[in-house]
Amino acid sequence: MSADVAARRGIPDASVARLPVYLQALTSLAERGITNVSSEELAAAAGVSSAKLRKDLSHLGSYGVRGVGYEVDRLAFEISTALGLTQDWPVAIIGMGNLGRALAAYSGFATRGFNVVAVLDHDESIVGTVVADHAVRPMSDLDTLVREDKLAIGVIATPADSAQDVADRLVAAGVRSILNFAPCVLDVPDDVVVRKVDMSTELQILAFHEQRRSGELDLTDEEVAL
Amino acid sequence: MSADVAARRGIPDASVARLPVYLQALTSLAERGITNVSSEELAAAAGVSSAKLRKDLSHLGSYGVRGVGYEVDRLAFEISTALGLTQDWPVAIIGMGNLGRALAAYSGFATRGFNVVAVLDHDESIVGTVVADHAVRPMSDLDTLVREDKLAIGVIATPADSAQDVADRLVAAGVRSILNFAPCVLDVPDDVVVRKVDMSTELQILAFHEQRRSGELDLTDEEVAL
DNA sequence: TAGATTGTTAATCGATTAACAATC
DNA sequence: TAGATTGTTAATCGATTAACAATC
Repeated sequence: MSADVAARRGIPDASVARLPVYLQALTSLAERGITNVSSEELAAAAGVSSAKLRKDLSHLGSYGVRGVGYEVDRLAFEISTALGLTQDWPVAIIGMGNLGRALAAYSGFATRGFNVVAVLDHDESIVGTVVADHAVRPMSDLDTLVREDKLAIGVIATPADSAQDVADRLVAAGVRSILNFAPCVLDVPDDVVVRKVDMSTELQILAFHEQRRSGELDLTDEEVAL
Repeated sequence: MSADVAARRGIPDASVARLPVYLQALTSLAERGITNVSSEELAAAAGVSSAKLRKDLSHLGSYGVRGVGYEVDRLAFEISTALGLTQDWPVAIIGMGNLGRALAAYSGFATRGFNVVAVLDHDESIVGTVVADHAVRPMSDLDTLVREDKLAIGVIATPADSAQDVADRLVAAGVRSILNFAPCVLDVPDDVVVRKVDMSTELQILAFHEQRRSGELDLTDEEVAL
């Protein structure tokens, strides 16, 4: 089986989720003028073990040289290709509250191969105002965006109680990839991929660890004995 | 072993990461006036299987009634307790760019047991200006915040190239929990917990699936045969 | 060649799932 | 009691790790 086919069918989810981190590390190395790197060094920069890194990369193909390591640019290119970043992906941001406006102004999209083609809001009093060089468009423009701009990814930055409605409209318009910033679970068809970014969830996970930290200081004897 | 001890030592990471989602679903049910729920119903609302839900909850203790289900308020309280959300956690946000200002204005912190005690920036021309009712403070205030406000969690909202420096200062001041919004890997001591929120990473994972989707449409015969 | 490091194998570990005994 | 649903067990599945043969 060619590497291309391997990439297309079975890269494990856990590996796919780490590829962007490797790409980040490689970009950072390239900026510092480093042209070659070993799995040990790259793994350290990415915060994983070298065995895990090599295993992950083995799913893409064989782009290293035994006894030498990896060429930074080459590996970055191969990971970009595997992730589908050789093309630009048209993105729309829905919900122009604080978060939506911050996302619209975020320069990190463009530099990573994502192109914000539109920002939208269902509030008529916001539609038409300008946010980060984009005139805010009405929700009814979604069909047009999918048809004319090949909109592929919808970013939901609305409050939780409108997120499901927005997701339904995105799906109806033909969008199959959704990034959800609203703190709620979305119900979508099987062929739609949803990724969730939720700072409350992350903070709560940190709280768990903080609390466990203080809890460990006063274990009873009985508990320690276990 | 008592449930309390079980909770304190061994809840699997994967389970901990899902508890906030269950809490979200329970809160939503409670708002709709629902007082009792089965594992099947709650699992559906949280987007997981009922077996997984029951397994996760079993790590906290036994708070359901066989043949009946769970009391919504009770279960929400038990999960909150397990996560350490019965107390308020003091949080500081560092970096007052677009994202930092959006986070500072985000109301979701307070409603979920997190208290933004300060916002900071290293840029002297920003220090002293007011963001979401907080006067922006200098980085040198970190020690004071840890001592006087019991600051426990630092949120990094700076560009990638200053994130490591900010992390070092947080750690030096005694902060052991960090939420990193900068697109980079942080190097911290073993006892410091870092969670990362990275929209670029999430978009890249979506891009992978989008690309695979279109790739599947034109598999060659040889590839299909595999 | 000698030294270094990849790519892969096999073993281990942890998470998920299905099934059902316990029990309300 | 009969029906329903939890909490737990055991089997399966997938991910991680260590070790090393392949090879530059």
